[in-house]
Amino acid sequence: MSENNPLRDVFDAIADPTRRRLIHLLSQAEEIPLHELTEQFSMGRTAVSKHLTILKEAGLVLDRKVGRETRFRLNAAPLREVQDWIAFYSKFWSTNMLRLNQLLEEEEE
Amino acid sequence: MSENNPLRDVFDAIADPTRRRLIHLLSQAEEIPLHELTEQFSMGRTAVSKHLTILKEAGLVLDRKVGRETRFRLNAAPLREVQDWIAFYSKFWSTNMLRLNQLLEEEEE
DNA sequence: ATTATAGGTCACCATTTGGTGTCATGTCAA
DNA sequence: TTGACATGACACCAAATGGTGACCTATAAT
Repeated sequence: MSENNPLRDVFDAIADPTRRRLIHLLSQAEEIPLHELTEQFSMGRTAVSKHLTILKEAGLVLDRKVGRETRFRLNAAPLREVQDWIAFYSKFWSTNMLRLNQLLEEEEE
Repeated sequence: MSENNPLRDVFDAIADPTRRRLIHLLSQAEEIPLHELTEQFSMGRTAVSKHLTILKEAGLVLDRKVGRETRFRLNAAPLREVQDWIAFYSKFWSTNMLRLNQLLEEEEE
């Protein structure tokens, strides 16, 4: 039974573009140290570190210290909650549904 | 060619729990006026109205005036962007992928 | 005609957010 | 052992966020 007590809402964690980009970077390697992640952005190390902390709080990222560096790794599992939430609404944007709505609107008037 | 110039990031719009609840409420009726939506929350009308404005800016909600009331309706289409984003990462949480990661970790050490 | 209802708009406020720079510490390299 | 590198931990700051209450206008109901 892994930790399942997110201090931070996943929806909140992925709301920021920088954090989404971090997630993407981490999806393309096993592990990436902070300084290497920082290179990819125009902001300072402290800011990137803060974003990673938020991702950690949401359970989206794991870290481990190796020598003097801290390496981060993606844990995509919590994104499942978002997918489940979205899935419910997918029926509202299917083309058939759009057509149906049009018909209903016409009737209404 | 419908308006496709969202002033507001969809990820941002759905980050707030109140707004997600609004989306859910709107998914269960064709149209709902502001005062009726407000009933469902413990906050004031002004706050709910602000949330709806944000949803409008993200294109997730449409409104139309009928008599003295303003009725809101869901437009789920922009959620597609979120689904597409998520879909890319779904491969990282499949059970097979988890097993593979375990194996890779064992090898590494 | 008068009153009650619905809602837009605005000023205001506390808290959170997303950055910064600085300092102290641990680790690697020469 | 000395210096460079990687990071954590702070203090700090401006702007955005999420709420409030007051006021005004338009519409509906009596």
